[in-house]
Formats: sequence, C-alpha cells, structure tokens
Amino acid sequence: MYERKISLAIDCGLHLTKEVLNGKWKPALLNAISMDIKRPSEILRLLPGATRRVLNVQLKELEEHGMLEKRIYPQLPPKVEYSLTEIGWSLMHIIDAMNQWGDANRQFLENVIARDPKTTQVSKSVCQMYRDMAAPGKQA
Amino acid sequence: MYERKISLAIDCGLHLTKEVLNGKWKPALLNAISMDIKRPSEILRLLPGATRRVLNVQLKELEEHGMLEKRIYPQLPPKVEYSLTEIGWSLMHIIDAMNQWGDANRQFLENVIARDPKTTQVSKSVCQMYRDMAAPGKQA
DNA sequence: TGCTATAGGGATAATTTTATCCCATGGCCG
DNA sequence: CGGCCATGGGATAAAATTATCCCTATAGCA
Repeated sequence: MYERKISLAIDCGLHLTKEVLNGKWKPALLNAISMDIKRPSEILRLLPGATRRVLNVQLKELEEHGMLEKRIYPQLPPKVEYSLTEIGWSLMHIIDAMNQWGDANRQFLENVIARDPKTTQVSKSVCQMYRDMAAPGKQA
Repeated sequence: MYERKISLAIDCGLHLTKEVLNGKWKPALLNAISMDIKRPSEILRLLPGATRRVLNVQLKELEEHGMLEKRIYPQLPPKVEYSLTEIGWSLMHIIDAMNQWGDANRQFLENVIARDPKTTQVSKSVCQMYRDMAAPGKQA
C-alpha cells in the first residue's frame, strides 16, 4: 500500500474535514449512500464517470475513516451494503451545503470554470439522476 | 500552463463546489481572508506548511473562479490585498461548517486518520493560530 | 460449457497536484 | 555595493491520486 512521504497537516478542523472528504468521489459516495443507494453496483451505475476500482478504494477509505459501515451478506453472488455511521450522517450537513451552493451558483460557476484554461471540456448530466430522484416528475 | 487531459465532470452541485475548493490550501485561504488576513505575506506566515508558490497559484485560481478580488496598491515594495467577493463570502458557510465539524470530531478523526497506513506522521498546531485569534486569551 | 452478475484487489501507467529552485522588480538601509 | 522587503511566475522534479488492465470466486442460466 502506498505510504505518504510528506506528513499530513491536520491542525485545524478544516484540514481534518478535508482529509476525510479528500477523493474525487467521496462526497458523491456519501451523498448516494445517504439516499439509500447503497450497493456498490448501484453506486457504480449512478456514477458512470467513476471506475469500479476507484469506488472500491474510496469506499474502503470512508469505511476506515469511520464514515461508513459495510455489511456483507453471506450470499452468492455477493451482496454488500454500505450505510452511514452516526458521524457519517453528521457530515451530510456539509455535503448538502456543498450541493446546494453548487446548484445555486451553477450558471456562474460553469462559466468561470469553463473559462479556466485548465478545463478542456465539461461534462454534464451525470448526477442529474440525483435530482431526478430527489424531485421526481419535475423534468422527467 | 497545464492543460487537463481528462475532462472535468461538473454535473451536480457537489462537483462544482468541489472544483472550486479543490486545492490543498484553498479552504484555508478563504478562511484566512475572511478573517482579514489578506496580504500574501501575512497568509504565508499563517500557513507555514505552504510554499509561497502554491499560495500564489491557488490564490490566483480562487480569483479566476471569482471567489476573491485582488487589489494591487501601486507601491514599492508591492502591496496586495485580497478580499472575498460576494459569492466568495457565501462559500464561508461551507468552510465554517467544515471547520466546525472537524473541530467537533477532532479526537475521533485524529485517531482514524492516524491509524490509516497512508499516514506516516501528523503535524499539529499550524492553524491553531486561527483559533487563538478567534478566541483570544482562551489558552494563550 | 460459456457468459452474466457481484464484489475485491494487485500491478502498473497516466494524470494531476505540489514542492523546489531560480530569476525579476525597485526603493530603502547600512 | 549587497541585501532585504514584497510579489509574481517559469521550469522542472517529486509526490499523490486516478485510470487501466487483469485475475479471483461462485451461483445461475441458456
């Protein structure tokens, strides 16, 4: 397993939180699981941009950090379900805030981010499903 | 300048927000500036773990993303001050929440993070100054 | 038998992010 | 003159994160 060469700086709450949320899909994973999309295969379908491998890794990290609980059903083919722990749930305030802020400022943000020379392309519509599920029949 | 090879996925609010906050020091920078620590040299002193170069880069990105405003005083030696824009201020809800969550769960988090094999060492006390300044005379 | 679904993880390449180092500006001070 | 201050940024090395590819296991179905 990979070993850090530069020590982590986790002095203020900000950095602690950042460390827990640090991963391309971690907020999305927590979000998905909070919405009861809890089996790895379901999550994978929900996040087409993500690789199975990365999801495995990040789910594992979230579990190791105590945000998720993993339940393995002794079946075949295997069945696994993740759920938020208490502290994991408490993180949802932040995730929700991020989601809302991003949505509220979508137009502005898409603009400034697309203007960024580091951005070559911008894909949309992936997590759209989230909202479709949260507000069914709205635009579907 | 570096050009992305893999396009950004900024479909849901979560990813938009994540993109804006994506950078080792960005939350800390916004936090510092919100507390009126607004000159690059001051910020650098506040965050000993950060390189001058990285702060420059991340400040610039935050500015390009519209979160910060940069004011250059025509003096010598140069004087620069950053301030939060309106949308930048609105981000502070999230930053504050992250800070509070991290602090509230500090003990638990330090534990699980230190247990992580990827963590070799954990440094503390850097941003402590934040709190000292926010609640002066408490432990100083 | 061959293929599907479900989940997990090793090895290694590719990509992105940070760290290091170095140079430039231009007054002021000893 | 030589060095300091404050700020900015190029070039390149190092580190960290993700992406790709491949292999495991087993029940069920055509």
